[in-house]
Amino acid sequence: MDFYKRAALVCQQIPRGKAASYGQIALLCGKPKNARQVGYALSHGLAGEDVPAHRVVNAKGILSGAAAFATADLQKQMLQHEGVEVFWTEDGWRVDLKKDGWKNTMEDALYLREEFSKKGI
DNA sequence: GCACTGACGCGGG
DNA sequence: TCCCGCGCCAGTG
Repeated sequence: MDFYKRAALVCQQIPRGKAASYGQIALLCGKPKNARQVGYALSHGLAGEDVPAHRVVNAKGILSGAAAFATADLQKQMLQHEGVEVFWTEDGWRVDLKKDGWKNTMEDALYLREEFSKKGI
């Protein structure tokens, strides 16, 4: 499914030290309703192994489990290593999207659109 | 083809 | 702001 290839490209555009939400990824893929599929793709490695899946969280900034990581807090550690603040809440580990959320620019969108057409996806 | 599931999102109360 | 319910759609059995 081309959607997954797009998701992979989008994830790779997330800058170091930033975090993006599933809905945001889906939106940039041109499928605003496919947030769930983004999660599915990453958890099953359908987007490839070289994508920074640790920078993808849900809309609330929660690190939704560690389904695709070797250890439970690997995702948290990688984010902290990149300079992202990670807070512990009763819901789990959370990042401050206000501060460390990826604010995708028009350039990002245009670049992605170009890559999509270039790769025919 | 049908029903159920899931790393989700959003609007309404 | 928090909580709840409904919507979504690709995969899977």
